[in-house]
Amino acid sequence: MTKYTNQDRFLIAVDCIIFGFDGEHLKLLLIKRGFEPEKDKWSLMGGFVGPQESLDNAANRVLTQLTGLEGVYLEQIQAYGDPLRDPIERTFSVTYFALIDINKYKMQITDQYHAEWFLLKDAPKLIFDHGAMVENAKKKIRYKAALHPILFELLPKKFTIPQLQNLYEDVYNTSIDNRNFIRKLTSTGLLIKLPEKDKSASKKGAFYFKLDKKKYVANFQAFLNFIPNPDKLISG
Amino acid sequence: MTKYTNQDRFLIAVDCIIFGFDGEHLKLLLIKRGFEPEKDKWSLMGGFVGPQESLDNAANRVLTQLTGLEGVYLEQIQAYGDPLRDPIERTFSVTYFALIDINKYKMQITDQYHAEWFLLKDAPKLIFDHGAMVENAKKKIRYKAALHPILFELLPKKFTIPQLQNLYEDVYNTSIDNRNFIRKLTSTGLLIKLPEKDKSASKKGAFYFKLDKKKYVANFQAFLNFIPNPDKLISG
DNA sequence: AATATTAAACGTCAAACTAACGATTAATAT
DNA sequence: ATATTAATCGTTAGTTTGACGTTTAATATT
Repeated sequence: MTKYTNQDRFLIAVDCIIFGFDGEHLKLLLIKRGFEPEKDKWSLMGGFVGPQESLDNAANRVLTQLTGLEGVYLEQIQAYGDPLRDPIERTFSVTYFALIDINKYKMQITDQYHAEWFLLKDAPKLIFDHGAMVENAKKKIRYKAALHPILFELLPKKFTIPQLQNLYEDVYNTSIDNRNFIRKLTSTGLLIKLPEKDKSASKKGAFYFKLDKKKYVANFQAFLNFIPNPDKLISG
Repeated sequence: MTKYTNQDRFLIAVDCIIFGFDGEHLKLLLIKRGFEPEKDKWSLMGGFVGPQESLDNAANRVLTQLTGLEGVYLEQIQAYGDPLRDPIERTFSVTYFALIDINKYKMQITDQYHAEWFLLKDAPKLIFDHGAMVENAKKKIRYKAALHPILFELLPKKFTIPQLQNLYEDVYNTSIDNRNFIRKLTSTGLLIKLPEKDKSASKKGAFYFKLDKKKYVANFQAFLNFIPNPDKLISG
């Protein structure tokens, strides 16, 4: 009794939908695929799962390979298993989304992967079912961020209110009343105001804030409602 | 170029967390595993994914095998891939939850699988990581049902308000004020009152209702809030 | 020195929603 | 006649929502 008999075995990959924010727009990190089929076409960063790796391990490895970053926020989205999704050989893929601060991404432009940041709307056509994976990831991040404070993962440790509001506005492609936004934010108690200001983006400068880690963890699972009328915005 | 070289291939299974409701309690359908390892231990119903099957196909097949039902509500939850989760051979598993009306489950007691309904709290210890899978499925169903009207899938076509309220109370292990519940329900416009009554559960009898299918579909993705203070109840 | 620009700190207000609870009527098995 | 469950009407205080008004602060630009 060492193996299951008469069963087929398949390749298993992970693919990462890597979201980044630069203070203004939400972006997507894509690579030019390095091998056949579809060599040099735009693709999600992915990789086959190795024999000793868990799915989470594989996703983290793939992400670190591309970005040099560790400890990034990573969450499993969904498994894809259409028999024909990869024309060469049947391959299952488990998708993850990653949230990173673009300014942390300083990968050497040795650039084994020819990675590039794209605005969500300007993203090129992707190989296989990667386009559908990205659409799904966008829905997921919107859904989750309407209820949980995950978007902070896209910001540096110190961030300003205008940055945060830009982020929410970009994710939901909407405009938010600044006074209501601040009121809702402060009511969460999640933010700690710092004495310093960011003067790069405006004349007056905007105060930096940081997350109250304890409250962040405590409130993470709570149902919040950061976004007015998310039901009108979300369609998946 | 017919295959990817130098990569390992693995078994892939689907496992179904089958929830059922009998008008009083939410239950879980488990089977006695029919083969080694862990033969005759309680387990989720699952099966290996075949070479021509998508994941959804495989989950539907497995569900039909066990229950004889087709067209059941089935939703992918998550992929599990710990290298040691199956001691015989590395096997990935993609979990699905199914929602069915227990009274529809009339599988012949030929009972190839020795299936049995368990109250959620009375469920036995399960093989491998199936216990964790069930816990996760419980969180998922609570989360989803707080925002989307999925629990109707657990009821017969004709159901009564008391049945529906029992269901919500059982899923969230809470008690709900009947007057507020009805008000919230009717405000969704999802229910159509039928002239008949169910007299099996009470002396007065309770009117049957059916779903307004069109409104059901239209409202399915909306963020609702069926449950007071779900943030106090949900912890995953 | 005046101006333009952005940040942010107050506030107002009507409408909607929430949760908790009161009272009453209806149907029927016992 | 009584007990039980279903269902329909409330009420009410408190909170949340979204829309919008006003004012002050800081500073780079002119």
